[in-house]
Amino acid sequence: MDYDFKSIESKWQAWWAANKTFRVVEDPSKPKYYVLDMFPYPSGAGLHVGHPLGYIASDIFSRYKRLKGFNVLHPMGYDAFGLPAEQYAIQTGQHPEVTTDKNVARYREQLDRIGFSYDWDREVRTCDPDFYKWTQWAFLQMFGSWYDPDLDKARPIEELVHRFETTGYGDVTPEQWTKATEKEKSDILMGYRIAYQGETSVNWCEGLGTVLANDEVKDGLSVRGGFPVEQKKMTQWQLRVSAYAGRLLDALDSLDWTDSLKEMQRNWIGRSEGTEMVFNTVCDGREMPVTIFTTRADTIYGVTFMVLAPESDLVPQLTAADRKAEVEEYLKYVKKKTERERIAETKTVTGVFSGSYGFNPVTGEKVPIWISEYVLAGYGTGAIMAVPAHDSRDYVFARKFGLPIIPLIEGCDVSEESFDAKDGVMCNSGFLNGMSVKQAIEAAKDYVEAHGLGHRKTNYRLRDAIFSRQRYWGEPFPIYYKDGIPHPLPLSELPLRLPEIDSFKPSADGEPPLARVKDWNWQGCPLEKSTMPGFAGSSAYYLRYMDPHNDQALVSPEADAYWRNVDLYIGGTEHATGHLIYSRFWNKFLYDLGYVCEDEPFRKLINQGMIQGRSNFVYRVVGTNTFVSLGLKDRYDTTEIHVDINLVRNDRLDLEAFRKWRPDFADAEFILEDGEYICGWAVEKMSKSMYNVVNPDDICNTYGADTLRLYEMFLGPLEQSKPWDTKGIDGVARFLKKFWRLYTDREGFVVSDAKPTPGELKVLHRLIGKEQEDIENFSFNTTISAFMIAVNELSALDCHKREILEPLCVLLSPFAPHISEELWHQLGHEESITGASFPEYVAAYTVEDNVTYPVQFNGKMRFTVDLPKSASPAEVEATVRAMEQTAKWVGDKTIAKVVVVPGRIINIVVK
RNA sequence: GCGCGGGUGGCGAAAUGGUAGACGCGCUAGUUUCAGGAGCUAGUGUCAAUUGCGACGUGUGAGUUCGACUCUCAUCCCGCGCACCA
Repeated sequence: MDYDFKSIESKWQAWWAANKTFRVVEDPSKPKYYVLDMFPYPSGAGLHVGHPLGYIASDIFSRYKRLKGFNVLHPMGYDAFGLPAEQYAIQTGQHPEVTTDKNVARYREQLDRIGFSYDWDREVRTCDPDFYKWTQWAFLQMFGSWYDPDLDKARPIEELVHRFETTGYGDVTPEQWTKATEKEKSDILMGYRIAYQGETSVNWCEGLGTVLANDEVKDGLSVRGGFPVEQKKMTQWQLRVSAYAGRLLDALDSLDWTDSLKEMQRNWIGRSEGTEMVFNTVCDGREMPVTIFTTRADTIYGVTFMVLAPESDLVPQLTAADRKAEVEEYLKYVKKKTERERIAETKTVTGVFSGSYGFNPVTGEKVPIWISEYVLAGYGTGAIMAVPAHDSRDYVFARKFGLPIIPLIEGCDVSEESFDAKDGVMCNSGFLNGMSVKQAIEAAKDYVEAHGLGHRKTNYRLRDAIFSRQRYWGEPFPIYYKDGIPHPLPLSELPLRLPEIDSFKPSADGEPPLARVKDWNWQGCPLEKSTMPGFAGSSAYYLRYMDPHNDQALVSPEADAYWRNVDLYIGGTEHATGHLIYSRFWNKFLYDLGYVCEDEPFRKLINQGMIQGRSNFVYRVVGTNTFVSLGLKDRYDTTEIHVDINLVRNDRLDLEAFRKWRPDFADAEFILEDGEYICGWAVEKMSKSMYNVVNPDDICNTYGADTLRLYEMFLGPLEQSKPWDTKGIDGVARFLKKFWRLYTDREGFVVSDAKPTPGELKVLHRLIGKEQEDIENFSFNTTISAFMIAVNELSALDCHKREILEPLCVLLSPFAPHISEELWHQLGHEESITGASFPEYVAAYTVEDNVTYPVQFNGKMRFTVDLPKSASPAEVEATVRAMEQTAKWVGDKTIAKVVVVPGRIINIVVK
């Protein structure tokens, strides 16, 4: 009986759906396990074979955990708000919802074909009002909260108001607070809210007509669309992510994530511990204090000038009258440059003298104040003390403008470049002389604090997240304006639905699309016109899966207490500094307010590698329609042309199909080698334009979903990037056929009730041990190898015994669920194999080939010998005598371990 | 520049400090038979040998060790991330 994967797979997929096999409910009698995939953005292109890689891995693990007796939550949904659907809408006028629904349907179809064990009853879509109600709800919670630095957590804003009223807080006294107008109060509170509105320098993308978050910009271009991005000051909604920087950083240590990913987040958060110091300055006779930030307080004696960021508020105040013209010209020059140009021209040094001076707080020395774009307004205080001898940027600047350079470390050479390293002994540095740099850093900090010149300060690179987008296809803000003051909508008004609209373009005067909606009001008050960014909906979706139909809460306390957080999260690295930071922030915020019981959302995280495409090329002889095979192409002058990989098998071109592929190739001629046309190849990104996209549907049609699943895992370690190469797939297809033949012959099923031999049991039990160990380590490729060995051995033993084959079927089921389910039912089971238990070891058959005997030797030395389990006492004795010979050879060192492979001594371990 | 990964056959890759290359692809030879891009058996790191051996082999150079793909240091190469962050 042949292995007919097509009918088997469609049969069981339908059966699983009809029986809701993978539905899961809270069950206190079982331990929970939450396995999550990063939900996809349903793009128009559909899935290619790279997308399901992580989904297959997580599905294998979910199914394995179920067999191990866990109650597994394994849901799936769609990140459905976003730019591509909206760009498509602008071009075609088709509503993004229509596009999205169509794409979702296609994704679902493709996912179903691969046989995933998702509980589809828990599906979420971020663009569904029942879902985004809770995105809006969370935003209102953030609007109604502030970050209390004393408790180091978010608290209701009313507590802050209470402090203003009673004791005062920050710069605000109770008198000032009571006298303040509504508008003034609102402005004060905006300075504290977790979700707040404020003017900031934003990444403005003219091409998309919206602002973008830092992680949506790369090299000065938008990640989506590749349009130039410039800096612009605008009033925007923001999330005070920076308040959580310290906690986000510190908690990384407790997470089971890869080092590289943690490191990326550390980089992004960017803690630097330094000192804030006050320099007195004078400008046209007026004095004012200026605070700077430095991590190298020890270099205070080497300060020869100061620098302000061009965007700094201090610039106008510190520009001397006679320098005004030059400074303004410089500011104009800086403003004109886009972010992209600034990055591109990192080598050129620009700047202008402000005409004012600062006084070194330690030495009292007078130094000039310059303005230069190499100092950033957004970091620290936007002003620095420059120590050209020990900072490369200051050095380059000093050289260019002829400023003095004072070396502070004995023996360092600063004639060619600065000495940035933090080692050596201090000199020219007053009270720091003779100390090592590391001592001096601490001593200088102490000195500064003791003399009231400043204080220690930790700075973070992490900025607040800009939360408004001038777009249509996103969550509307539940905010209305009354007398220009933003107010939260009452919770009973949620969800605030996205209104219908006639055109998706931004309006002519640059207003967001929602400005076109005539009655975008609430009780006569105008509603906020921008919408939330893509990461809003994806920041807490994992919580919603726990309780997806609850209309009273994001997640009920009971469901949250049961499922807690994600035990295993699988997804790509591309979200390291976006989604994975925002989600952690969002979760910590909800944790602070007591809505969730875990501080961190994702306990273990695995990054699956990218699957790259493998492109094929043909070589056209220049000026002809003749194509030359790879091995002969050097004899001709050729151009390389991408050829559709569907016309190529094992790098051999199907000539007829190629002629039919495109009209201009219809009369193509070929120069063959050994009668075949060999194509060239390269590993590239999988994309339509390179004709190298492999569709999982095609693989399912040709080989079946089980083969696809096995092959994607067999390709190599999960976390590594690797090219898709269909060549090896025949191997796993053969394996499944062989597996099938263990249960069947030509006529039908041949499973017998005969007792298995010890040899057969050993094969099974070795596999049980190996599979268990490998799956826990996410080493799926080696599990499959072990499976191939086991099946080969059982085939050789001609073993068709139920006691072996039934557990074997269970062992394969996480990897190849369809064939396992079929055989499971053929073996006489009524229920799904999903409900089976992972087979237990039988100790008698788990013993390795070799066993270790401790042996007393010469009364002094102790060593162990590995011998076959079956070795007789006489054989052990013989081995010991062999040891004695070896021991003489080794000399008088202590032998710790001798490894004996059956029949042969191979090595001696000595301590 | 800083940080994090990684370099093993023709290819994808395995190897608690202990027989390097498991498993799969590809290739070679033999074989069987059915209708198929099929099955089965053997071989497949290099050199030497072909009668049994043997020597060399995990980017390069050193070190620790009885013993190193594995640990340490240096160096080269590849991938990824961050980058005027004071």
